[in-house]
Formats: sequence, structure tokens, C-alpha cells
Amino acid sequence: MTEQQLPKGKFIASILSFLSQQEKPQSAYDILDALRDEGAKAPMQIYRALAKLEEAGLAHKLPKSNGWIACHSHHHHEEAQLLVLLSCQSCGTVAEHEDTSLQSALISLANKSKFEAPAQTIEVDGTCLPCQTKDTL
Amino acid sequence: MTEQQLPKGKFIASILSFLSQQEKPQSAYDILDALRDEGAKAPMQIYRALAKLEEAGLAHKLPKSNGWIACHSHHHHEEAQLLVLLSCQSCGTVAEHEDTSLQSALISLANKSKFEAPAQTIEVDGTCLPCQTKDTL
DNA sequence: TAAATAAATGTGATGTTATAACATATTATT
DNA sequence: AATAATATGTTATAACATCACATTTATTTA
Repeated sequence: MTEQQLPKGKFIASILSFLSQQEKPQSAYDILDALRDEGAKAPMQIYRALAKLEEAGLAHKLPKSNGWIACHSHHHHEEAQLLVLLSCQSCGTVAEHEDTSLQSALISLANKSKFEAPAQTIEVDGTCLPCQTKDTL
Repeated sequence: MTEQQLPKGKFIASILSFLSQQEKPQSAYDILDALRDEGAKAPMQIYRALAKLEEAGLAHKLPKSNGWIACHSHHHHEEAQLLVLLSCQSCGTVAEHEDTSLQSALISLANKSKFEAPAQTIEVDGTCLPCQTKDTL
């Protein structure tokens, strides 16, 4: 089993902790504001740390909506080629899924066109179950 | 058979024509620059037209890389729930795919979590075949 | 250890993408 | 023609992201 390692860097731990406490994705500028106390002053500081966190698989960027979440999976997607983020457009919550059949369908599609695709995160926008029932009230 | 209808609007036809002639996705500001001659002056004019084109299925926005392409499919994705854009990070070209098994895998994943997902476009970044061979030179 | 090198961080400026807000014009409806 | 609805023009600004360069901290190696 691979030990999950926290990348080193000034704001790494604070950002991860902050993201973990949020229910919804946060933008880099949201994070910047949250870390003013700890000395964060410029977006670059945040983007640099987020890049490391994403590289380590500890945070994910939502491709469509430019928000960031902490990774909640215990597996930290070590093997996965495809991470699916189901993002609720109503309440903002994001569910992480690693789906074998979806992954293999994508791999097979890529193979057909000889397209080389590294590990990806895809965002699927829609409405989560709780919000569906809210709509009918 | 549904007749494909061009939405009305000042820059609609010009944008579609411009995008059709490009090999790579173009940003809204690229399009704006290209349409200065025809009187385009502000980004909003372009974004409004692009929204209509996307709605009509005649253009697609790449979710990750915020570029736009003209739809090249003859079917215009009338039935598809899922459009996959294989986007080459080396040369910029984008291939459109409607893949049944990928689509049903996604639908089944969504169903499991009772997540309501409307038709989507997902972008898969990687390297196209020609660029793979170029790399080995 | 001290000098040299590399890596990380700080910071201002700037580039890029997208929308708000309101004015004006055009088209459709009564 | 008066009204309402839709489309368009335009300014300003919001939101997101990176460049470029200075400074500091850590690491290597002489």
C-alpha cells in the first residue's frame, strides 16, 4: 500500500484543511481570502499550492466550474484513470466516483482512435437526489 | 427527421462560418477579433451568439479549455446524451465522438446515485495519433 | 564551512475569460 | 400607433489565471 504523502509547501496543509471543511467547491480566490490570516497575499501562492495538491491526488479541480475540492476518497484514486465528479448545479455539492465500466468504455473509445489519454477528471453537471425532491415542493 | 435550423441573430452565421474554417478551438475573444470587420465590438455580442449556437447544437464549448468549435457531426447530436471531445494537447485538434457504451455507462452511474444528468459534453485531453508519432522523431 | 546551485516563495503587473447593468433599437402583438 | 417583448450595443467590472522578476530558503559540492 502506498503511503499518502502531503506535499511540502507553505500553504499546502492550510488549503487542504480549508477545502476539507467546505461542502462546496471553492475558487482559488475564495481560498486566498480564507488564508489572509496566515499570510496569503497573491493568487499565485494559492495556484502553486493547488497544483501540488492536485498532482498528489489530494485535491481535484472541477474542469467546468473552476472550483476546487479536497479529495474525499480513501483510495486517493491511485489506480484510477478516470475520476467522475457529479456536480449538483442546485446545491453545489460534488460526489466523487471511480467507475470501472465508465473507465473501460472511455479507454476503449480512446483505443479505437489511437488517442492517448492520461488519467482524467471529468465533471458531470446535474441535480443530486435531495435537490430533486426539493424541486417538487 | 429534424431540420437543422440556424438560430437568428446578428453574428450567428459569421461565427459558425469562422469556427468551421478553423482547425483548432477558438476563444470568444479570438472570435471577437475575427469579427471586427463585421462590426463586433464587445465580448457580450460573441458570448450571446455562442450560447445560441451551443443551444442549437451547432457549436460546442470545450469545458476545460474554454475554446469553441463548430459541430462537425452530420447528426448534430440530436439524440445523444453524451458528447465526448478528444482534445489533443499537442496540436489542438478536437475529435467529436458519440459513444453508446460510454453514454450508457455514465447513465447507469448516474442512476445508481439517483443523480439527474442532462445531456453533457465532456472533454478528454490527450495526444492524437499523428502527434504521438511526431513525438518519436 | 563557505560558495555555488537549485528550489521555493513573495509580489506587482498583466493577461485572459465572462458577466452585470443599462441604453437603444428592432420586431411582434394588440 | 401604442404596447410589449426581444435583440443588440456598449461601458464597466468581475472573476480567473499566469508572467516575470525579486528575494529567500534549502541543498549540494568544493
